[in-house]
Amino acid sequence: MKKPLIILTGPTAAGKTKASIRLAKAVGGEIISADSMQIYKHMDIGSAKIRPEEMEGIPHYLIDELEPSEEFHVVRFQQMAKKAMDRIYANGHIPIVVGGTGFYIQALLYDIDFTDNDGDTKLRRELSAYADRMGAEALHERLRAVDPVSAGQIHANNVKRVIRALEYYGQTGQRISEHNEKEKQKSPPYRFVYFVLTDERERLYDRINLRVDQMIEQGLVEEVLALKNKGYTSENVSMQGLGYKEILAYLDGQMSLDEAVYRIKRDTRHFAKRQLTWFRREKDVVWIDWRDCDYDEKRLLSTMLATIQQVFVRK
RNA sequence: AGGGGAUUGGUCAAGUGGUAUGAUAGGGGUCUCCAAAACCUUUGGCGGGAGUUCGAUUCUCUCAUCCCCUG
Repeated sequence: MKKPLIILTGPTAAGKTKASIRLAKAVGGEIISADSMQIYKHMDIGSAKIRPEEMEGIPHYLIDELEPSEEFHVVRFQQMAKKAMDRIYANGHIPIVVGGTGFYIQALLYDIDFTDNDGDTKLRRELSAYADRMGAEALHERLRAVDPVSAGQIHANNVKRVIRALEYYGQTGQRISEHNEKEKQKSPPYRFVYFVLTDERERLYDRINLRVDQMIEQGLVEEVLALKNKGYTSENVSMQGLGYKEILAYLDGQMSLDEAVYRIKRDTRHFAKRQLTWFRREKDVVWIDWRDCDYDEKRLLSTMLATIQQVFVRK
């Protein structure tokens, strides 16, 4: 029998965190964060991290686990999340994956195979240097020569992914397009419910704008300054997160605070839009719309519980 | 009240007597190792009316709105 898994995601500022606590309490769940920034210590305000007192005793995993100097990525997320799930199952509880990073959720839910990479980044650096020297088109031509399908799918300007496709071919001798095709056939090894919490776009954007202002009031600038003083720079992946890179640029005198705030708001709105695009494409999702619940938290919860019951009892 | 200037997509700007340009915001999309990343794509417009003209966003008049100066 497949093990149960609940996913609660949605665009940023949709209200996932609060809803997740209610849900966890109702079903006996423990929470795994699917978020590329909340994993970092010392990055609380800008990542909109849940505060300990807000957890109400619900155990949380993959929050405050890494130093900002460390690299975090899908593969690592997948490994850590699986470990956390094992622990939760051992506790006799249901894992609830909460967070807005759709790619991470996909990797976990479909148990995508990333094991082919041996961790050697030399080839990647070479390819990157080649792109710098010869141009994106030239790199794309190299991909076309070995994996025309991928070359057709990946735009030449998307150097990052062209590099990845070439790297995959270089390390495994196989085409990443074929690998991806195979992985896409997979069905999740869990009994799962995949909630996407959403709201009217305009409301969402209003909440984002408001939340950014609140972050500034709560001391985002001081938070970033502290990180800067610890020696973290824009080189660190953690410092490339929304809110961090802009404030860092402000602290470095590259832009005014107003400009930084403007950009954080705008880029966060863009981010939310992209998240929605991602989830729209994702199969097997259950949309939960605040409008349908009359913006009532209890109704939201009961809607989710009804779906969970249906899925978990039927199978 | 008189004089002057302005009015171009949601916003900011360019421009021309003959299919109106860009930035930005907004929309849609791609995504299987940096994903809060990277990349692709796209909807909107010449304030209203009249005149000159083959043809007006452009020239003229008028109305409206805004700004400046004088009183």
